[in-house]
Amino acid sequence: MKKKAEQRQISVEKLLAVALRLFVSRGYGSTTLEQIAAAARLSKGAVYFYFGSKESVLLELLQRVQTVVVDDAIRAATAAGPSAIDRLVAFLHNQAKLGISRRDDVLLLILMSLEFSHRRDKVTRCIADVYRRLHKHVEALIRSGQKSGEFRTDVPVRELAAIVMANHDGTFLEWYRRADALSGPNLVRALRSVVLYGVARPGTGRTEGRKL
Amino acid sequence: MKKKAEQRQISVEKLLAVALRLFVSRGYGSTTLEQIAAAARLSKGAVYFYFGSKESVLLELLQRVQTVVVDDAIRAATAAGPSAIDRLVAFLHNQAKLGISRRDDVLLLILMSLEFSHRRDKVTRCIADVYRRLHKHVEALIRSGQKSGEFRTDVPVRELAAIVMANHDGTFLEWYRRADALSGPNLVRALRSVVLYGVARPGTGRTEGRKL
Amino acid sequence: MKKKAEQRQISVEKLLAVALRLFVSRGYGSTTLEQIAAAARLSKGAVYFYFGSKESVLLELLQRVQTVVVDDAIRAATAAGPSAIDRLVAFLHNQAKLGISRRDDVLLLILMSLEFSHRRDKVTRCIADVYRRLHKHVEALIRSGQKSGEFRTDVPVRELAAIVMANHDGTFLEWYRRADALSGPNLVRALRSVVLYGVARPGTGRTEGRKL
Amino acid sequence: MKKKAEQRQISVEKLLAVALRLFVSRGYGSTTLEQIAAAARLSKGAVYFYFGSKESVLLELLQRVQTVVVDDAIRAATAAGPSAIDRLVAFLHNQAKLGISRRDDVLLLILMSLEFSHRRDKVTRCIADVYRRLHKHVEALIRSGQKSGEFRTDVPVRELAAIVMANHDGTFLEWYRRADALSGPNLVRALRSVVLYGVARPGTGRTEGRKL
DNA sequence: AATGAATGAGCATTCATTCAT
DNA sequence: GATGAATGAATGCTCATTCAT
Repeated sequence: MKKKAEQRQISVEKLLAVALRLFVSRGYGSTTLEQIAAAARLSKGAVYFYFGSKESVLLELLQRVQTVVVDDAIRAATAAGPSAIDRLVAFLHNQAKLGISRRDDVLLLILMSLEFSHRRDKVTRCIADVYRRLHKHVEALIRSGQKSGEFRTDVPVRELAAIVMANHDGTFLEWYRRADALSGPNLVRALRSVVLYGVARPGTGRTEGRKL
Repeated sequence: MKKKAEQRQISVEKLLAVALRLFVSRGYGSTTLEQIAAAARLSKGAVYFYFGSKESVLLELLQRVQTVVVDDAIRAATAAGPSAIDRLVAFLHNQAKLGISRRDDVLLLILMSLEFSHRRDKVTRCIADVYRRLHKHVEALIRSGQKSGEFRTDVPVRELAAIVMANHDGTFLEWYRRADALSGPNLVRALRSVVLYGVARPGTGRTEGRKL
Repeated sequence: MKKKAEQRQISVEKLLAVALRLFVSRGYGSTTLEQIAAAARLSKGAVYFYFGSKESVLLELLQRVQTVVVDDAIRAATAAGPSAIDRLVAFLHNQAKLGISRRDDVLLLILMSLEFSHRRDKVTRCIADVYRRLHKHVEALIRSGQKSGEFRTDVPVRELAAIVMANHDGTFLEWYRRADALSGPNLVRALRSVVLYGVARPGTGRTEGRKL
Repeated sequence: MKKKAEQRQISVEKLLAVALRLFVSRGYGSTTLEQIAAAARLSKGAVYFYFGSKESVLLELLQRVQTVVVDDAIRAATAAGPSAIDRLVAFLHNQAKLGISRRDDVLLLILMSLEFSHRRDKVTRCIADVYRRLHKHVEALIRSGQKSGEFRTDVPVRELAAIVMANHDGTFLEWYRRADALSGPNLVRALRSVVLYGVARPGTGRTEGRKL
């Protein structure tokens, strides 16, 4: 016998799953509530019953991205040990893992940050929070690497961090647009090499010999 | 005395200019013809008189991006001389210049490639053509650098090129989302450093001493 | 307590009824969805909820015309007995009855066949089917009357049948345009006389004495 | 050297010719001024220069139909001699001739009478005038035939005339919709037979021996 | 004499949202 | 708990018409 709470749980999860898939593949604005409801084998009314609005569905998804994706990434990087290079490698490694296990969650964040960039509402605030945390963390990581002499110091922290994030988002988008033409493992390897050698202090040899 | 040809020119350019601005700032789907017409101080009918459809406005803009942005980028890189590093630097330099003089054109390309990724029509074909050309060119550039020993060979061409393009697109998007928090010149410098040292053959010293 | 199924039935029937009236009195192209919705005391959205498009409303109406009008006409004529004259009389009689009880249904068919004659789509195919069946039946009827010696043989079946159909459609259109100037019963009597004496074999006296 | 008046004449005739063709093949409402202008290799403005409005183009066409088609028909019938049967035959004969030489003119009249039936304006008044004259003439013809004993008297004049007109319009519409499936000469023969034997006084033998 | 530019009212259609049941 | 019915505002697009040149 199914309890009501169970049914609720099942329906909500199903709705979030299909909404995630649709938002990522078609964009938020081009996805209709009808499509979400139909894909979850429910009625439009059910979506309103559970979420109250289309925007709330997106917000709930973004909340989960926040917890699962960002928290994890920061935790993984922090746990990786004292060397900034190690922590950067761990960060990149974790992102690569997410690219496989939670591809759509990460893409949702990136795509919505672009689709909603011109607005000023709950959604943008939520996204901005996530990015703020990510940037803050990456900046801290880089600053520490610069202090320890591992990372280059000829460019300011903020912009160097921005480029690291650009690599992150840009690579996900390449993967999003051209998955059929690219090898996942090779793409990850290329990303790691470029970022690592790109931010490392030139000529110190500290990156050499590292298995990428 | 205004000639008709002049008037046409003025109206068309005005419409394209405001459409570019609106498509980039709000997205294609979220921009209404009403907004385009109003911003150009014309009526919706005028847009149809000149373009026939909303899509055609976008297509015309993408055509121009193709000519101005891609052709120029490739020409600049090709002209830069035999060294692959020089050509890569020229490519990055040219993109940076475009980021200032034609920011919206480049962003249009990137943003539309994402907004239209799930469709299969004239727009996507046009965008795919542009990206195909860019990728082809960057891949050729990298392959030549690998042959000459300037670039790393531990990652395959295709994925290395993809990362270069990811840096390109990703940096533009960072600039798009966080222009207020970043210094343009520093961002360009960071991008150049990371990409250059990232793709260069490690430990050869060829990148050292280069003014970035 | 109104059930949903009831409500649906009521709204659909109301919409079809007003659409029929409007399509016949103003033509399909000159009838707006707004008018249909307003006449049914519903919103435009409701029409789309039930039918999905303006064309579908027309198609549904034509389907019903097919079933009710054509099937009935053929059945009535077939049931009328072995004599071709009797069957023709029955056919005309049935059409006259329809002209009163289902005036708009029959007119819809005729008017749409004209308004859509230049297109090639679902609507025209539906209409063509109806007319094909009617012509086929009338031709068979006439051929049988020619074989039995009841009908004239100095003109080919196909064109004789076409004239019978022309009388049918033409009389309905006269009735449509000049109802106020004509007496329905007299018009029916005139139609029957002309068609009957017109197709009968001249000089055989078979039509004489028949009560018209 | 082309005079201005000549040029005007040529353009006007060209416009009327293409408008007639388009109005008949697509209907008035579905024909755009753009199509008319394009088909005449002129601009929309030219149509306004010559006619002032879309409706005026139709009105001009209907005026010509009036003169050429109706006047001729009545003249031909009147000229045919004292016998009502002779005059009816002449009328039918003339209509058949028009069906070949002025098919579109006659169809324009019929189709517009249907497309505009729900309005009350210049166009409908013009069409009503034409039909009034035609009906009046046919009624007079039939009344005279009834007086002379040539035509049946068991149905009132008005409705008998209506059926004659129904044959006229209905046959033109059959020809309009199914020209490919019908033989013109046979259709005319069938029409003449049916109408003649249909309106003739039964059993008098007056129609026998007449070459149809 | 004729055209191209521009308008504005109108139309079919879409879609997030509401609500009675 | 969940649905079907219904809404209304918005949107891309059409087209007769006007007007300066």
